Amino acid sequence: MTESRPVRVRFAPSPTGMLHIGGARTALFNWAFARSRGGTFLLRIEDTDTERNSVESLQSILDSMRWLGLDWNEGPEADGNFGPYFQSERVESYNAAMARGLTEGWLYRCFATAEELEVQREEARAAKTNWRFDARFRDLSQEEAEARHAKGERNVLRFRVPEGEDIVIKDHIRGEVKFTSNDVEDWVAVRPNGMPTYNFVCALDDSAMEISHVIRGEEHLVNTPKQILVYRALGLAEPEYAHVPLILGQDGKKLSKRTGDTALGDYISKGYPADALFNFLCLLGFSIDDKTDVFTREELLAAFDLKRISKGGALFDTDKLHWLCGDWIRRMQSPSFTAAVLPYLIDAGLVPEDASADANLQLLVAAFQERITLYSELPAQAAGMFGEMPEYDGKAQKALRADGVSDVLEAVAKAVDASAWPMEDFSATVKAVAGELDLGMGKVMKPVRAALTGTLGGPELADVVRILGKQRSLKRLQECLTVIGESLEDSAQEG
RNA sequence: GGUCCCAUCGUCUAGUCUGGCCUAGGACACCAGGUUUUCAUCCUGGCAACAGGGGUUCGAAUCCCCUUGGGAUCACCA
Repeated sequence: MTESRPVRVRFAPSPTGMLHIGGARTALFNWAFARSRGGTFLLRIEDTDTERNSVESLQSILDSMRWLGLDWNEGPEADGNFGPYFQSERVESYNAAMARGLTEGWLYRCFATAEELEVQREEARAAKTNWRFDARFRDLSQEEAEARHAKGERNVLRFRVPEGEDIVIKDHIRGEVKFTSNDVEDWVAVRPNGMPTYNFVCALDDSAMEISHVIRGEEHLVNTPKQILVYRALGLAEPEYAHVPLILGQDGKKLSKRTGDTALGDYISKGYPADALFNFLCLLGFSIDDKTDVFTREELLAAFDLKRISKGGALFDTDKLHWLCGDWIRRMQSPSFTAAVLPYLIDAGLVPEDASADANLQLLVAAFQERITLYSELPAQAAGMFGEMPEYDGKAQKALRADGVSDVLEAVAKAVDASAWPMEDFSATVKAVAGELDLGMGKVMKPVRAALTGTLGGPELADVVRILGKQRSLKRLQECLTVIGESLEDSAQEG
């Protein structure tokens, strides 16, 4: 485990869907390892399953990687001397290995169909006996096999797994993991259509691309022996391994769509801050020390070490994620927060398409910065600050029905009207009013807030008034008085 | 079921390799106070864990074994 090869790691997604949260974290650990060790991070696209590939998937994966800030040195839309980086474009090299395997005998043709093997598996399962691959064609002579192949008989290439060989994986996270080749079946290395399968090409490509460390999800641990056998058959140097623990859903099982959003894209579109998600992903299975849980990419790189990745799976805890999001948002510089949130305001139709962040909008947005967790929450929370009049919610209506509200609103409106603009000290003004009416601050602030914003929560009223401006503030107070007056008449008539 | 992995507060984790400094630390969540014109923030405090059993040792969360529990995987997907 102490080779001095240059560090080259890869993330190898298959373009069959959006980037999964677990995949994103694997990519992140690879990236962090490369960046912290002055190594190379490359992206390889595993598109050997022609049935399920799609260009949309590929694009969304690349977008998600970039959103998270995981830049790659080699791969699609990048340079690199070890390409092509799409497996579908590397078939010549695979063909060469196949030919060699056939010649050397570690690959052989198998004419059993997937269907009939499946029947055997079912039978074994029903009989509760352990399924063991029946290597029927293992000893067919090469001549006969080639003859049947030449006649066009459908066949796959299987890997001839040697018997009684110890296979020890030296894993940076788990230590030594021991297998015996007797537990490995003669797996399919090449499909009938000539396209090789994952375990075969993975080893071939990792070797060809001079990958020094294979950092991937723990679910791959059990098929690592197959890949090691390929290295041994070809006399290639093995990479070092690090199998990272799984991310678990609330049910304690591998995170899946059943237990929540699993695609990074979902979090992007829901307005999660990228830095927070990055931070959170790190926290799932990695720690810097005993007390640091909020950190930047730079801080991560300074501390990153495969040894600090834990072994057990980690539950995806949305509470903590949301806390992190809020924390990151609170730490943001006001201008970048405004920039991040502007698209959501535009989307909600609260500001015009071509809106730029003028001083007033800056002010407004800043007033809500410490109150939201996701960028996408701003429109709903700040809606009352836009337009001429707010909508009064239930609590606000109740507050406005209290005794003496009219006097309060009237007095405050008068004070606001009389004051210079921008108001030096709104609080002082209200205090004066409260003194005049012989009321506590709360008694005054509450109805004023209700009248001004339509809700009982939100930013400081001094900010609200400043953001609304003199005219709008006055209008809201006065129209609110009218509304109250009408409803009083109503209830008088009723009574 | 076979093979493999894992096991500290409800959750994420520090501590485990290199036994003693651990009457087990931090964070989220939760609860109780406080600051504040509201909400949010912020501050203070509280609740809460070494899965069980055997060893080894002067001494074990830390080392060994067993049990139990959880997970991954068992495709002509990756």
